[in-house]
Amino acid sequence: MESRKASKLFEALSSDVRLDVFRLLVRNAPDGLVAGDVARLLDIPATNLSFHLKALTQSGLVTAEREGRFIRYKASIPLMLDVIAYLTSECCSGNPECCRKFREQSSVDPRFLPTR
Amino acid sequence: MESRKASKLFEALSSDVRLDVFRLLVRNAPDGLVAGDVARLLDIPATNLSFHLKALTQSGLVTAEREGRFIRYKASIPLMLDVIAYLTSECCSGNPECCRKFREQSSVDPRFLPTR
DNA sequence: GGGACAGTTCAATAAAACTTGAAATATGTC
DNA sequence: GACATATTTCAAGTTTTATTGAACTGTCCC
Repeated sequence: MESRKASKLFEALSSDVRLDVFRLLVRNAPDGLVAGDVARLLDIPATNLSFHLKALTQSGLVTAEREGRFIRYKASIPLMLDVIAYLTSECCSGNPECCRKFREQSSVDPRFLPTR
Repeated sequence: MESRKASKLFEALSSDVRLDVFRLLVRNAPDGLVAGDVARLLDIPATNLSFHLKALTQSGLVTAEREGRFIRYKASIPLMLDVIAYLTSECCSGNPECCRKFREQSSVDPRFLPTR
């Protein structure tokens, strides 16, 4: 991944609304949700949600497909994983011992962290 | 982590310049670099770099400490890992089999991915 | 076709972020 | 103290983003 692409992905996640939407879609992977469900669950006006869904979709982090009258949105988990790897893959210039120490300082379940 | 905090962290990574700076500091963990080194390595005017270093520092993703005439900046790897976990921890509502399939679709080294 | 529903686009405004040069602050050296 | 170096702060202009209501498009069902 290149830097400009990655920064666009982070930009897509840089608003409260979009991050909440994306996490909701991640939680509801792999099926996703239709726009109206997202609006109801997060209590976002349709117009504003549409603006943010468009931004997420253009970034590639979310996909959209029509389903009758509805449009179903899904999180692109593989792209999410790619951008995570972009952030971490050169940590400590690849020194695994250095990274291990950092992981131990994190407060989260190690299952949700890269192993290196 | 709460949503507003996480979106602020992604905002910190949402500019080309800041993402390049942050990744440079991650690569140079745990020692970090002084501002002038960052400016030279990435060819960024001092004024602009200072603006972005301030944003990164205020987000918490980067720490700063004076070292004589210099100021040394370091990436906060534990916070980076926390925000990664925030993004991934509720994936597929915790269904490990579902997440495993997604990991397999990713094009990156699995060592850089969460195991769940 | 007409009406209801789902969702988007448009226009306007308000708010925030980016970049740059000039000036200022802090530190070290002579 | 005077000067050079490292970095930041300030001010100004430009650009980008967020939010909202009104109008529009697409789909379903009668």
